[in-house]
Amino acid sequence: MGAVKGKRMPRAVRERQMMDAAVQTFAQLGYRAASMDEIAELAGVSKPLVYLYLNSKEDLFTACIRREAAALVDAVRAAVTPGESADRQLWSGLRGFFTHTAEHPDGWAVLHAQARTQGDPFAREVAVMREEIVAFVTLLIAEAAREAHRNPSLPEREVAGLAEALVGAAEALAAWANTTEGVSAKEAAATLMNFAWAGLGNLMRGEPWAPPR
Amino acid sequence: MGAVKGKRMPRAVRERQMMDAAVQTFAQLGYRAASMDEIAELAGVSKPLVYLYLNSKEDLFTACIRREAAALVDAVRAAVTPGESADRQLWSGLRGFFTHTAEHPDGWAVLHAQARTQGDPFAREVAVMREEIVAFVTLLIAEAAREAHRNPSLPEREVAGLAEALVGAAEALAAWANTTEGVSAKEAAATLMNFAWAGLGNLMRGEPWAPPR
Amino acid sequence: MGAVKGKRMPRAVRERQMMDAAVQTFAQLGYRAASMDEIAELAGVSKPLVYLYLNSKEDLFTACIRREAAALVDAVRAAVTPGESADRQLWSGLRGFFTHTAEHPDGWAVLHAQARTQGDPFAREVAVMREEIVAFVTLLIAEAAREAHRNPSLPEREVAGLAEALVGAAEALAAWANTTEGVSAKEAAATLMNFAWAGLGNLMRGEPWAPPR
Amino acid sequence: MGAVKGKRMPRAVRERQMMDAAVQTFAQLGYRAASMDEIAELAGVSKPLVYLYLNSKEDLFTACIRREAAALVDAVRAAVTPGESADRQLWSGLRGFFTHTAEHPDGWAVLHAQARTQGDPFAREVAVMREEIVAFVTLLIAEAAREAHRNPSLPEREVAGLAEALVGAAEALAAWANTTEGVSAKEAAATLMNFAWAGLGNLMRGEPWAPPR
DNA sequence: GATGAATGAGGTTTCATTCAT
DNA sequence: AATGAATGAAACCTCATTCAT
Repeated sequence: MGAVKGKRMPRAVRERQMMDAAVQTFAQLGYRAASMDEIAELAGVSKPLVYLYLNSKEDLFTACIRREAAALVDAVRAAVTPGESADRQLWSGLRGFFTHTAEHPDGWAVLHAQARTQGDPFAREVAVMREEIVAFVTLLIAEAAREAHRNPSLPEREVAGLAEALVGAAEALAAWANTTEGVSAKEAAATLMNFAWAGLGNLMRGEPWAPPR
Repeated sequence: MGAVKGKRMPRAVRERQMMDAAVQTFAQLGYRAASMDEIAELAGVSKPLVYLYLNSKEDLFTACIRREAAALVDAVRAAVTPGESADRQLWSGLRGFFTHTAEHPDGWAVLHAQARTQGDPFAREVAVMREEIVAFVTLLIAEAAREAHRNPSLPEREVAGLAEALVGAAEALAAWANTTEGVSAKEAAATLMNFAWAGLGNLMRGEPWAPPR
Repeated sequence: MGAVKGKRMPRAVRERQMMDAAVQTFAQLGYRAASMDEIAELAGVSKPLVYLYLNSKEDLFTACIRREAAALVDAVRAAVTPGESADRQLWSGLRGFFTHTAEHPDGWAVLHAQARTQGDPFAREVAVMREEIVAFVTLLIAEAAREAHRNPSLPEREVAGLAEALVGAAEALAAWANTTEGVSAKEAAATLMNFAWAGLGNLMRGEPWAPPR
Repeated sequence: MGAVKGKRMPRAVRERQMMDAAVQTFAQLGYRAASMDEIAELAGVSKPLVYLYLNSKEDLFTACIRREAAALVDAVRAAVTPGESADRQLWSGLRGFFTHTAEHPDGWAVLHAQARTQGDPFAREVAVMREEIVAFVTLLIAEAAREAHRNPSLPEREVAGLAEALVGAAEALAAWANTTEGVSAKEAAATLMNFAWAGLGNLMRGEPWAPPR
């Protein structure tokens, strides 16, 4: 992965190599099962250097979580054009999400599978990011209701539940797309938009949601 | 927790105490962080006895996974009446699912949060159960399409994706319902049925799915 | 030292073997330089057993300090007959002290040379014992003043300083007696009694303190 | 502490900064617990420079011991006027000793508390200095005996023991004076002279040693 | 004259597992 | 049926020390 085992690299470069190795190892083995020895070897450095730069296993894991969370949020944010209609924004966001998780499966595994199950303080760290995303989706749903002149508007808790369901579905589809041969980010996004916007009922009646262009 | 530290209990009872303790410990700490010492103490027995009955930590965890998976599948199965319409079956199944996960949070945590993230052979073990459920949902969706005389029927991979999305949404709502004050299993099921059957689009237009009776 | 490397000993016996080994190792190498590996090997057990019984290096060292401090204080206390004249009590106490430190040089080294120089919390632990002894000596000096009808009595801080000097002299003589061929506990005690009671001045004038009997 | 982190200082200055930092660190943490990292940082230089100048941790510690020992011996020597009476010489020497240890507590801690407890070769290094001082005191005691025309003179081993006791008492009083609010070097020296020259017996009878002038 | 980059070796601690009774 | 006694292996972390510039 570009981590040539050359010697005497500037600190910033080495640090990135270590975090890359850490993300990969944590993703595959989990926080507890991953050993600092393995990470150091994969990074092509000695263990003390990892400690010198990243301080401790806990700090290293936290740094991985933060880096990957920021990257994911950035990817989704960059995909969305503010001001568009709610369904277009959701569609773009989902495409950004599925594309990023497909391109960074280890980063996604660290966030979704590992950090969330290791208890505090790691779980809290991802929870913050997830709540940010759920809040964004909640806004989109409320906006969609406004656009449709729905009256009376949905109860707040109902909207919260729908947002949770939508995000959960996205998370599951990300894993599915990553492990199923030949499913693209675009397809995953389309499937989820259909599910969310049209619902199974409309799909049955042959009225799917139409992806813009 | 009912595990009175008496002596000379029949093997079946002792075994259940141990597995109860193990499920609780694995759920709270994860597979690696849970120690056999803790489990034995919580079960009120000595460590060698745990090994005598359950053989190894790996076997113990596997036994927990299987027991909890069977219990969950049984709960869902028992809730569903075969032969009813697809949406009624899904509705009953979801209520069974949410009720069971709410009543057995540790068992659900072992399956969903822990086993899936510990790599093989544990992940495989839950994957089997999950695939069973996804397959059931897939059947229901196909059945719904038939009921609606939809033609041409949805492509197989599309249906698979929809089933994945539905199951993922259910998993997320289970966690949400378990951590959000005052959300009942019934409400969670209703929210998900609305989402799945009517879709956000219909919801916006004021056409929700109607829960039977 | 009776620590036969037999297997399966009762816990109390093993624990004493470990602490004997620890005292010896700490005495010879100091707290930091002594390794748990060395202690375990000297005790004839594996390292985990040391941790199982004694908990941590810090706890082990503290346990050693407490055991040796209690033994020393007991030895001095047992040597003194309360109610006797001050100089007789001091004489008996010193004999008890020099005898004990000569018979347990490692224990004495742990208390005097090692624990005191390792900072808190170890230094505090011995400081308590030392203050007890200094307080005892302070009482004896005050009592001697009363016996001699000295008027006005010595200022409090002066007495404290004298007690410190006396205890410090005893500590130095213990080390000297332990490393100088052929100096007995009795001789050391006599030398110190002469020094303390008669002073160099009187000694010069040929008027030593007379050891009772 | 005057160790401004400037660049390009003459070697002698840099070396003194390093040894100052080392003495302080060794005094507070002990030889083993003090790390070269800490010392280098406190000295305001990089670690390799410490190695370039002082060679190794062992050499650095030895250098500290020698410097502080020489300083202490010089201070005592400078305080004494050769040719005066024995008690005057002792009195002056003690004042020099207490004054120096009060003004250089870290240096004294390195010599007394740390070096002596780290085993060879460090203990040997201080032992040399201590023997020098004990020999000086031994001479003074013998001289005092001559001055008093004492006959027969005290046995050699008795004198050695008295010298040890006197030095030990001085060491203890140095620690006591350093940690007790408001005890001056002069007071400590007076207390010790009283103890040594008059003895407790004479003190009780109201016949203290009289400090000259 | 001075330092950022790097590591071999060794320390404390924990844990799954077994033996002997 | 049940347990107190015991350990091999491996984890996290630190430190004295060197190299290349």
